[in-house]
Amino acid sequence: MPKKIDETSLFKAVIADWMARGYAGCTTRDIAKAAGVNEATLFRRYGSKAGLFARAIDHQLADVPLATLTPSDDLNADLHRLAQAYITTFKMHGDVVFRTIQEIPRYPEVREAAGNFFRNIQNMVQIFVSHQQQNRIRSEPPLLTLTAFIGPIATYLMIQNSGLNPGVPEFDVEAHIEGFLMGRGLER
Amino acid sequence: MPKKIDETSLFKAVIADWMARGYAGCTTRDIAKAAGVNEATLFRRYGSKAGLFARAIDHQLADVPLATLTPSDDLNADLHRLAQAYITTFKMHGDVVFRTIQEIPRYPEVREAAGNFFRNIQNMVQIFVSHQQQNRIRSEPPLLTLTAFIGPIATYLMIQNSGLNPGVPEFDVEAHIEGFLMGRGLER
DNA sequence: ATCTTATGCAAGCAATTACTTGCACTAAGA
DNA sequence: TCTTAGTGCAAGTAATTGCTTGCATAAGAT
Repeated sequence: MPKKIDETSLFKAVIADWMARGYAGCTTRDIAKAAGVNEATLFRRYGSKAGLFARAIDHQLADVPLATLTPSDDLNADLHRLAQAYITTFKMHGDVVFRTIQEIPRYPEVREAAGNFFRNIQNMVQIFVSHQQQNRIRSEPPLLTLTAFIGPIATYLMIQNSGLNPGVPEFDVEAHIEGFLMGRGLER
Repeated sequence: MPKKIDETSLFKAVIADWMARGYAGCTTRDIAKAAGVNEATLFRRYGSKAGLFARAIDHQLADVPLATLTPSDDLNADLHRLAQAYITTFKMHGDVVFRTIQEIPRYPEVREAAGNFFRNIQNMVQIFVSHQQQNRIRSEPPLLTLTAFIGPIATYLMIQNSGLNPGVPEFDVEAHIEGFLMGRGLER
């Protein structure tokens, strides 16, 4: 299959291996094999392992569901969309967000690839800022609101995905949003 | 310094390196150097890298603040203690919880070391179960409640710890607990 | 048809890594 | 005091890993 490799499936293999083993844990050999591309080609095209990862991360995180979110006037609908977008992203790429947070600071060579990642985060923050301004949710540092909403989803999916706890049910978006808006306390 | 190495500082070095680079990313050389112990000694005592990690994880997670929590009749006090215990644990060892969730399933050799880890999780779950039974918080699968409470803390600390976002303020325990109990919505 | 360019293939290189071994030494226990 | 178990040190091994190179080949552009 000469004259142009399938970059999409290559990048997919990169992300998959990255999620499975971490940056240091995965090898260019394995990635090449999984993608059906010769290892030498990887270095000719991307120069280095870091270069390959930079391109792959940047490319794969560009058209993730999280990237297309925009705030509307309907808080409930926005929360649903946001939750679903995160869940879908997680199903596509695993815990990319957390891996990025953990590893990007430690591998500066890959850091430049975080552009789309930051855009996604900023995208999510913007939604909460918008609803704060319209007095639909409590006013507080938006990062706090974001983590309050995304943190539970991310944590739940990671535990579910780890396989350590068998028979974990699907994440209940409805219940989460209600808890997020109305709280979990029963006394007043 | 012969006749017995300082196991405590050795295990501390193991955890620190693990957090910094992941299991595959950190080397026995670096750990030995950081702990002031000869590398050969590590293999004579623990047999392998995995053996060393198993012992280190099991030992270090035993007397973490999370391990001593017990439910009381005061929901608010329990939530404060839980949050503080998680934050303290994070300050001591970084995101051990997440690293464990991510990596333990992939390295079965280390899996046996997760004993104390599970005990800690179970400990946290028990607190919510207790308050659910006394009708102080909404009744739902306790894992959902746990992630709803811990998820935001963990996520916030990880982002703060990543250094990607400069000037992130301290985590506001008070605000988090209020949001957890009363919700963040302003409409009814 | 021809020239160029990207690829596959095979072999290999230098560095790293988990792990080993033999030896000298030092402290603790008898 | 003398034995002994645990350690440091230095050197080394086999395997892995990021990365390179020379060569043949198969498309795309002209």
